[in-house]
Amino acid sequence: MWRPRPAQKPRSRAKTAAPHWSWLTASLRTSAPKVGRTAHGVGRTVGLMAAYERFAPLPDSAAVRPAALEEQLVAQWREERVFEALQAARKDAPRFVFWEGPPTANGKPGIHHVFARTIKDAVCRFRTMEGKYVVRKAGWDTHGLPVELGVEKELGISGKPQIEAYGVAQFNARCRESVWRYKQDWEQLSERIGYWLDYADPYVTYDDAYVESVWNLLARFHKAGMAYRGKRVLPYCGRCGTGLSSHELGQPGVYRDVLDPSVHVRFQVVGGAHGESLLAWTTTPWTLPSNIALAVHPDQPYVLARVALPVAKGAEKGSAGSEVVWIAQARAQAVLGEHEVLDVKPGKALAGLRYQPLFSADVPFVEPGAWTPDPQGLHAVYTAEYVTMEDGTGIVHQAAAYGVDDWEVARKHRLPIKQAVGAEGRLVCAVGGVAQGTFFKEADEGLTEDLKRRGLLFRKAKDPHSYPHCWRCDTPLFYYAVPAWYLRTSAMKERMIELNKQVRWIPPEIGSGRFGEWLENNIDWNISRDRYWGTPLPFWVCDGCGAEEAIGSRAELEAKAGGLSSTFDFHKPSIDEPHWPCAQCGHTMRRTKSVLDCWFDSGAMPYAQWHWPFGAGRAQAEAQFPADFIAEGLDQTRGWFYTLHAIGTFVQSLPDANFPQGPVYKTCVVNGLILDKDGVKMSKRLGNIVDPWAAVGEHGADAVRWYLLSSGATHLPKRFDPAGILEVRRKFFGTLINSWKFFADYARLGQGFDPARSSPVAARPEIDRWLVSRTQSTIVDVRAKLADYDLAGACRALEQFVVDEISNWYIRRNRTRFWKGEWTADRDACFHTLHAALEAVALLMAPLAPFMAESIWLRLTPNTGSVHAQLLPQAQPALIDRALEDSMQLVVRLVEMGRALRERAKRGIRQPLRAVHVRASDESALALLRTGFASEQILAELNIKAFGSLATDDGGVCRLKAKANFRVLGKKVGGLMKAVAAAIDTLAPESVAQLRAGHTLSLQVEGQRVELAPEDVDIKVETSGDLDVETDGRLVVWIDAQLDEELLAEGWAREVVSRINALRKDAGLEVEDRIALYVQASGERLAAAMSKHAELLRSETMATQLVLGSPAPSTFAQATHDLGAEGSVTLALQKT
RNA sequence: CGGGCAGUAGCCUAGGUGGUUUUGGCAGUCGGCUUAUAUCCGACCUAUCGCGGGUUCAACUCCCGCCUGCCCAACCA
Repeated sequence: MWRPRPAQKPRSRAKTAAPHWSWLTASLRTSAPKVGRTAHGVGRTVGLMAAYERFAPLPDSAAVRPAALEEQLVAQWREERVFEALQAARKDAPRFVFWEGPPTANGKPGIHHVFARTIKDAVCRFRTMEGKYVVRKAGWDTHGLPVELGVEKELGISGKPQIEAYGVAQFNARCRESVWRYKQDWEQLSERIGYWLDYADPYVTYDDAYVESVWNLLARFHKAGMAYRGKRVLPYCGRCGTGLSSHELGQPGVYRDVLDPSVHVRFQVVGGAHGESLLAWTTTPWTLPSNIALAVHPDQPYVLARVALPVAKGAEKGSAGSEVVWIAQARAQAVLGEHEVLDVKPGKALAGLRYQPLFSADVPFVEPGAWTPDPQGLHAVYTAEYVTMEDGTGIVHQAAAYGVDDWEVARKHRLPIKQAVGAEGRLVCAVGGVAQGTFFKEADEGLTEDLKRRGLLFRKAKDPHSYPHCWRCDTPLFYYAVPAWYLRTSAMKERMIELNKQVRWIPPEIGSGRFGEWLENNIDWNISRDRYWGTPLPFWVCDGCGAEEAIGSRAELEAKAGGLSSTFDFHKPSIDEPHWPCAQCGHTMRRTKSVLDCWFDSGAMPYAQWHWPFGAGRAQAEAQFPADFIAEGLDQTRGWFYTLHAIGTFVQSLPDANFPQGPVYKTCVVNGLILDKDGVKMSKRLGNIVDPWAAVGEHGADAVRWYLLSSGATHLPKRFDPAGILEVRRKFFGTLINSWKFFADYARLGQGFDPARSSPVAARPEIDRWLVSRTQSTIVDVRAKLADYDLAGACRALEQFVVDEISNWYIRRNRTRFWKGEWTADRDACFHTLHAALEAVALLMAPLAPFMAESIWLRLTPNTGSVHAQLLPQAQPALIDRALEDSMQLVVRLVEMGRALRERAKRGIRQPLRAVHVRASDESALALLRTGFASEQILAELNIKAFGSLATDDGGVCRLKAKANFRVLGKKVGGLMKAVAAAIDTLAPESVAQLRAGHTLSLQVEGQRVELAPEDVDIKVETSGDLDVETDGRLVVWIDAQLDEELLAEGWAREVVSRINALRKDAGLEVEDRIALYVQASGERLAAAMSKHAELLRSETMATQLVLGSPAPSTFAQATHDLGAEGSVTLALQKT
């Protein structure tokens, strides 16, 4: 078995050319099988992986056009089959289970897919680098309406009748083909962004094996009594004989303004004291024969009103008498006009009131399926939250067969369903004098007339309103309860809620909020779709007695049907052929025509991707269950996340399935939408779609990945701004590339740096031990953040380490150590230190920015193979020195203050100054500053000769000032807070000093005594007087900016050194080149300064000869520099 | 009718058991460092923290209502 390699120790390197797998096996120390060596023809050529030279420079394109470098690595990884080999090597390691959510390949991948894939890749790479085996099986979602619509469009046909005419077999063949349209795009983009996935062996939801697994699941649902036939209310076209999807309803021109009847109807209350009726309003009188109930809002007030009956023209008002009606208070004025209120009650008080049905006709009932109807509930008042007061009467007529909300009310109260209008949109029985067979729209008038005749019509009008029409044939649509198959998920609601609590949602609010709420309101899952291209439902129903059989495998079907044709496949129309006699009644068992909701397909992937429970698939699925980690976009909450959860919850209850109890996925990372840079949703119409290829081509995949991961919170909508990617490139990658360049250039110099030479950490200078410590701390930090799925945090920690600590502090502070003088132990030490830091960076960033990490790794430690096959370093706690890290933080803070002071004193950093003074309020800071290390760093960095003073702050320089600590004091003094704060504001510095020394203080505030403890106040220092000080509240710093001849001379010398080195560079000299140097100063004082600091000029510029005061030969590179009032200096140099 | 999330400077962004002048960045201006043409540092610039109420000594933070945007679910008398 492999085991972690010891971190931070030089790896042994094979001096001889390594066999081409050694790069993988060496680092893993595993008995890796010889995967691919023969079968895949790997290694016919020696991989480029082995061809890198140690400390080789990165190509210039790395910064300018990162795509070039990345594309080369993509090719190398592919050619050397790095991913496959890695997977093979990890085969026996403990698993980290990841499930890939299947995309549809009939659309192009967008930038949001890059985001989700980056998250998935980063986590999988990280776990792999922890030594786990992460199966990364690709998958394709291939069924569904969008596929069908695409093909319809392509064929120039539309609607089910036309599909039937075209031929279902051919139609489905086209669908099967069309889902691969963008397969290449997906695979290539995934590879390009470094998303490692096994595309050789993907799961495909239309595959026979996949479908068979899905069947098996459905048959188990059925067997458990969890699948049933019911009704589903959806917009329906009577002429096309089909329901419309919400998508189709969204087509332009579907909703059209039409003039419809608008009728108010009286429902006569049974046993009402005033002979009162309930007043309801509808724009669809044809639904009235199917009325089953009335709905009122539970909390709105309703009035019992007396209103005059309408009179004939010319007759006196009220002469026809009056009537009494119930109506919502909010609607009474608008509907009734003048009226007298007899009673007011909230809606819920009306619940249970019974009324006379409007029509006596025998309207047929239909079986709702989901519940057993209770006839007692018919023709009564119920409450429903959805009732509004915006129009109508606040009393809503309920025809459950023709309205979704109505259906819900009926379901809740187990009401029977009446259905007067059938599937063709025609009356199925004569009612109210209207003939059977009348088209529903044409029944309105007759029905209204009938009601009027019988005195049940209160008012009739025509109202223009928006009504949906079939987008194909223009027929008015109606909502209609169509037969549908359901899964009884509501029966598993409690279990699903319980299991959901064990899922680690990132962010957590998705789990408790959006997903949790959804589960709380769980209703049965409608799984049938009356379409063609989908997994056919494996349910056979007897056309005689209605007996049902669910088929769970191909073999079972074959047995039932007595053989299958040779061209049989698991799709329509072939699947609709097998039939057999019903065991109960002898009639024929025929398959339900519907296909499956394709969300079930994707939710079944944990099982179906392995062909569970058939053959070897059973064990494979069990080994990959449950998922440790999944990640998709927020839009999957009610999609994939739900279907996985629902199916998984059911599957766990199966006695013969060996799936552990618990959540189906343990961690679910949810990413938000990606918007354009102005926060507008990307859409083709607006043309603001970001082409992932363009972004990756311009900035490189690493920069895009890093940008997506590190900017903002993962789950929030993210604005995709190319300027942000550019910034990532410049700041992080640019700095890293430069750090590498710095290291590599000097490491190759002269005899060169050899990591194999030992350099005990304890013997290195403090600044080295500081970086070593920071390296170890960063390992701890980044590993913890990655393990915690805090990818953004990991990015930020690495950014800080690379940019602030490695580049702008360690390298900058130690620049000269890397090139000056001979190779000494000290020089070795700084190389070792930087080497280890870069090594850690390469490893830690590998999951996040796989290309840059690889590029550096292969040059840093050649012959150890891909960075992605390494194990992450283990931090060595012994090398972490907290005190040293704290001390350095203090140094940095002081340096920053010092620089600010220099700035204000107009003293450039090259001008040495005499002294810096520090007052510290706390002793620990003072102690840290007194260490030689800290003061040495500060003085060197600030170019100041000495500490003028370094002492406890006694308030002598700055005024001590106390401010109330509201948080603490507020609890103590409450209402006196304001006065106490004011009193503290005016405290004398001596009193503040008392407090700081730890003494308490007694105050008189508004006649009350208040004891002040040190923790009740924040003590700050206020600058005062003419001394320019800098303070952060704890430290007070000022500098002595006075110059004398000596300091000036050194300042000029340093200025000149800088100019000489700039000239060296301009002249194209290499850093290791030695020079002959001429320096000629224009004035007396300058010349004196130059000769005084001749040694400085020589050593800092690698000059072997220095001539002062004479003109240089004309072959020398020359430059003259003005040093202000003092004159100018002419420089000349030449390589020796 | 619903469920969820969010509204903080010209722009983006952080903040939480309420505590006074809240964070970081971008853009802009000026200056500094660098034998690493990447960065970095300093100064300036800048918010009645969506609106209205309430609770409190104290509200960006908690409560109520509203407005706006987005996502999901819907599309109904």
